[in-house]
Amino acid sequence: MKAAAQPSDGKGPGTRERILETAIRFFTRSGFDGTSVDEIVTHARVNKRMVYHYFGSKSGLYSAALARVYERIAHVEAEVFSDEPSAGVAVERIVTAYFRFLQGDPEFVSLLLWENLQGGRHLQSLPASVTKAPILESLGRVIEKGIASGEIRADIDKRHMLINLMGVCLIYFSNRFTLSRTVGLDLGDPAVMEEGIRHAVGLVRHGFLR
Amino acid sequence: MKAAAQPSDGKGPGTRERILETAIRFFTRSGFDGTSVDEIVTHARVNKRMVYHYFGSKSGLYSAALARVYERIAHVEAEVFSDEPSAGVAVERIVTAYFRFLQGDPEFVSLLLWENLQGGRHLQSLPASVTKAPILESLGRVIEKGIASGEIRADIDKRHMLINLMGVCLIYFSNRFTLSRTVGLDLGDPAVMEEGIRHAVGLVRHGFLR
Amino acid sequence: MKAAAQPSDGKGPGTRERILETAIRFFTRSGFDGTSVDEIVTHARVNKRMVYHYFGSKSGLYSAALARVYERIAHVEAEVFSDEPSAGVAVERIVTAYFRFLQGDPEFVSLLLWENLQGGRHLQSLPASVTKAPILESLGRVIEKGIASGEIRADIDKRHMLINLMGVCLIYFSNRFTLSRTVGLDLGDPAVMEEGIRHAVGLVRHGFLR
Amino acid sequence: MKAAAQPSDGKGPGTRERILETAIRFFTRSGFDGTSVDEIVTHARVNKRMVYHYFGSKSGLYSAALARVYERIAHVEAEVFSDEPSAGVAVERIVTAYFRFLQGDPEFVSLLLWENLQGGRHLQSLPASVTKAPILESLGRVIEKGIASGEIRADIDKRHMLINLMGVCLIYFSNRFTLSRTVGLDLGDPAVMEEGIRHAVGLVRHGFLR
DNA sequence: GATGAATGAGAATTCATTCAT
DNA sequence: GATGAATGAATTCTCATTCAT
Repeated sequence: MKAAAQPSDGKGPGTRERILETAIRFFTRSGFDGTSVDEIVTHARVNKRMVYHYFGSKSGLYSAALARVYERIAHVEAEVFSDEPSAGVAVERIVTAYFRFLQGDPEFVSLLLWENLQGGRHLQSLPASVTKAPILESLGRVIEKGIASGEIRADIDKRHMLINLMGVCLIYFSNRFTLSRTVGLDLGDPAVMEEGIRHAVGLVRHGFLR
Repeated sequence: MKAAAQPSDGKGPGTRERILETAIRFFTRSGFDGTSVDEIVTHARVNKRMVYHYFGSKSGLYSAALARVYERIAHVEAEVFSDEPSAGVAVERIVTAYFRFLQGDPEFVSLLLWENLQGGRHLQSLPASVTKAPILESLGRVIEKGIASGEIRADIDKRHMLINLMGVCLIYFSNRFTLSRTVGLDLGDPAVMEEGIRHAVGLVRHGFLR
Repeated sequence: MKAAAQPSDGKGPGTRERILETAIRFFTRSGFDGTSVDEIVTHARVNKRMVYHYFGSKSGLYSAALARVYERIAHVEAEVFSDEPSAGVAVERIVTAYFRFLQGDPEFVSLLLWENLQGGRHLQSLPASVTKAPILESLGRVIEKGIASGEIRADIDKRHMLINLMGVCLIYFSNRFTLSRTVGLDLGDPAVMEEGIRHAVGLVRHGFLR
Repeated sequence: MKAAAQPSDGKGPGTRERILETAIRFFTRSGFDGTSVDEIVTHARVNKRMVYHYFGSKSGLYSAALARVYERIAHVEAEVFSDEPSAGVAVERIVTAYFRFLQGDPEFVSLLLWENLQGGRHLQSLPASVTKAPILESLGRVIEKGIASGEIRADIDKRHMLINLMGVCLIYFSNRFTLSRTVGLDLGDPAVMEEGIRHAVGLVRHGFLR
């Protein structure tokens, strides 16, 4: 049970949890190099030594943070296909769900981007089960059925399709500041974002379905 | 003319240029916080004081680096619409050009992503002329004509369309490491990338055109 | 009896003994300041608290280590004069025995040297019985008889003689690395060491005997 | 000339020199691991960064300290054979000179011992010219002549002889605290030390000469 | 335009030791 | 006898920036 390590005696989250939550907050804001361990432990109100006790190193802590945010999208993806939707419904639903998720979880967006910019060095310590998309398999089944029924284009690969779906959503967040200037729209404005969803849904609906 | 600052006296790039090129290399690799001024001046073989002489601060240097890589995509975009292509040709051509450009210029990809993650703080010192996409206007004309001729869907907004186009391309680079694990494909593999282009082109052709 | 502290229940050395042996190993290698308690407990596979339970402090542990290695030379010295040798035999035998002992017990050499370099601060907690050389008394008798019989020089003091004997041996170990460079011989080479024994024996035989 | 690096403008020793002198003092007292860079810079009244500027690392500083004390014994050895003494004079003179030198320069004694205990790791960065004993060659000539004249024993090797000479002296300093207890003499007492010299001189005179 | 020396604050990590259980 | 969590101070080393020349 290991209950001793995180004593749930009503005093709020344990030391380990407090470190992890604070780390996610700061890594999101400033990235790995821009965040100091001191900053984390000060705001988490724990002793610095505990970071090394529980996570081994600052890198270990970042890996743990990554793993934690990966859990969140896994939850979202698990719910998208709770029923067995038709291809048309599924495609639209995925885009909408991704948009809403990314919008509501800047930590996921940033932590993964920082990680990619650093060459994916912390990913290695994560098991495949954490980074795998649970949705990939069910999307595969939707595509197969859709192709069989003629509802979906025949030359669709589930992996690239998933990348496409994520791509049309993610860019609104990953490149929010540069794109706002490039196209002359404030991508931080909710109204603009709603229009973005509409536009993206239009693209994928026409783009993948017949 | 700035001739004095970059004396082309046959001795290779001048001090200012050497600093800038080296900075781009290191900022790309390690970001703003992960790169030290020492590192840059050592590899550029210049005196540290020169960074402050030419760029004022480390931040100023990052802004200059950003401006420099922005020039590169401007060149690409300028060429995409050298003639007056039909909507179908244009859409396909943009995606292909973006893909090729991002593939060949990791510095552009990374510098912009780091910048977005940091909240776009260095963008402010760049003039709009640098960050504006020259392609936006010509794309607007293509869309107008396409809608008029029925070749293109009527509810298309040029700005969101440009974001969509960029989105389906960029994600292959911005999230290369995480997505490789998520979908089980090595996005660094050129063959995979070619398939990605094909897939993206398929999406936008069907998605935007009738 | 201390039987409780070292339960010989067939499960190998007890906690106290494991700590002590590991500590000797690490103190030998890296000295007092260069060795961390963490290092010791990790390699001894015991809980850190046990160090304080059994030895009070890191210093107490060092004192215990020192006492333990002192036991070893006491054993050797006890055997050198098991019979009643003549002065000539005795002198030669001591040098040889010291050489062999120092060669075979680097822990003795190092722990004592570290201690001297630190000003002998841990010696204070050791009883005189531990640090006294049992050989001194018997060497005194050999000298007395030798002087009486004219076999040994008359102006010999047993204490300085013992220091001289130890000195010609110890330096091969205490200054092995620096001397190897200084005289251009690898003092770690067994053949060089044998020549060293021969040379030292020659010196003391001619130096102390008539 | 590099005068700029150590401006001798009458303000006392330069930064580099002050660091080095202070480092020797503290390394002598507490060894490499027992001395902190902070301690050194505080007492040298210099900025910590300067240690890394001038010496690269704490290890580099230790190497520099070693090199510096090696210079001192080189000076002593150079003077021992200023004339061309007979074997008898030479042997006695070396022992006396070593004793006096070691007595007057605890920094040499300790720095070399610490270094040997650490496995000679800093020696590697020192050129042979620093660690070589200038006396070895002249001692060799003395031995050759002495053997030829029958003044000295025939089976003497200059390298082991030098080690023997150093050995009978050094131990009074290297093992001062432990030996004081072992033989029951205070080796820190000048009178005891004088008796030690007398005794050692007696040993080597009879031991090497006929 | 260019240089090497210098700075104080802050970086990640480890220290010996003690706590409650 | 034994444990894992916790601590505050100290560890080596690096940071961006400025100084005098």
